[in-house]
Amino acid sequence: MTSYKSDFLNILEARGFIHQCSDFDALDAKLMDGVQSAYIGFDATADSLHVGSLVQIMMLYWFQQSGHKPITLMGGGTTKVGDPSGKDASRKMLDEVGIEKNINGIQQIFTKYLKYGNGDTDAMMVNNADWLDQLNYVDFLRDYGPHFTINRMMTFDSVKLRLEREQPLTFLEFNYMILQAYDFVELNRRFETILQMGGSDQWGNIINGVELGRRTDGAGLFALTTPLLTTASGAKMGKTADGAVWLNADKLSPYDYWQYWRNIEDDDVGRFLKLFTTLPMDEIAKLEALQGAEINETKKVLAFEATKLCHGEKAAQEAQNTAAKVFEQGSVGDDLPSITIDTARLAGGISVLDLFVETGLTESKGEAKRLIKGGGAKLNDNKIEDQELSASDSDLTDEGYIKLSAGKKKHALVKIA
RNA sequence: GGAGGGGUGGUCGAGUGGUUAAAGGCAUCGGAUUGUAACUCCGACGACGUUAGUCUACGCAGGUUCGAAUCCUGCCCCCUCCA
Repeated sequence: MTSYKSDFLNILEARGFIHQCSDFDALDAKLMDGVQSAYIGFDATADSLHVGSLVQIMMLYWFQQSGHKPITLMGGGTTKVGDPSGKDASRKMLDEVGIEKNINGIQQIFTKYLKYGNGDTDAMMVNNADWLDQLNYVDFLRDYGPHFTINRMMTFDSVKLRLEREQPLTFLEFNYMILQAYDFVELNRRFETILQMGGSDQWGNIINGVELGRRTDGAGLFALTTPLLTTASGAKMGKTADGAVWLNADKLSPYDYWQYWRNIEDDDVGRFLKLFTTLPMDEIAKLEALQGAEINETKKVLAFEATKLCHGEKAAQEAQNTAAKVFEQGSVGDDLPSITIDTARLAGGISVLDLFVETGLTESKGEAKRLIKGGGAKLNDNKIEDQELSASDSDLTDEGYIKLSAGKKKHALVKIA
């Protein structure tokens, strides 16, 4: 295994973060030469980030832990343009208000992983709208246009894919990569940022910035990318029953977040422990050695550690406690989703179908019916055979709730007020 | 501006007047198995509704017809080639 002088690269290498780097040796040397700043850009296309971005966040985390200064760049300006990506369809355009709202949501996440402030190695939050919004089109073209050739841009995958599939690629999107390159140069000028990191799909964009910096300012910039993360069975990471695995607690509860990691495929556990927890490598090695059903213990550690980073130790502990009660003791825990209904209403009897919809366990009554027909619906752990069934106060347990289950993993509580 | 092709359910993609809520694949959900895993197998997969039935759905708006996603008219959007 390659060995570097800098802690940062050694950690990243050992934990499996590295895919490509523009110049390992030079970057390594630079990192040994005092505090450096590196950045990752984030689009403001949603009001939260999901686990797909977690690898990047963890890289910034380690960067800071290694004694450097991470910068989170919000794409307030570039989001107005839209990354061509590999997709056929253009991204939908967001207005300023929407972008602003999204940025606020995303910033909350970073503060969980990074320490912001004014110190040398404190993280900084920057928005590229600060400089992109003021660009003068003609000046910009004159100053930076000559450094980009269409010939070269056509060779980038993001562009090539579109053209090969004969899908439209607008000039607007085409400009995205130029703006992203300019971001790097601007950050270097403002904060002496020398490194941009990102997913492997960003390689081309990042390199553009490196080259632009060299041509315009003679700056020594670096690119570092992470491998594209998929699950062991090849699926894209970050999907759960209800969609994306969000990092904001109000979009995905800590309990569900914990469950996501708990249910990861066996073959992913070791890799994910290295990427998404901060446990020391020797400890991870021990956990990885477990086989068969023992892997469950490893998964619990992964779930706990990952949740702790994102939502705090207390929330992680609660999620773990609830999970232990629900799955190991067949009981219930505080973290289960719950609804509260009126005592009088319950006394009159409530259709279980309505309860399933109201607890969010199913989307519609029809779905609840199908669930019952399929044998997956349970009330207080007893299979519901009849879709006409009504729940009443006689169904309340001694503890004063009714437990509804959709399948073996999803549960909710109905409490009375 | 001209010629041609196309817009179908979460997605891909059949379907060119009725038996089509719309084949099939994928995704998703439930069940069996299991370790809250993977694999495999089975089932479900528009909404509402007392299993009747009603409503909504094949780009949008009209029309023809007993009956249309399928035919006609107008409009919108996309693609290809030409100017």
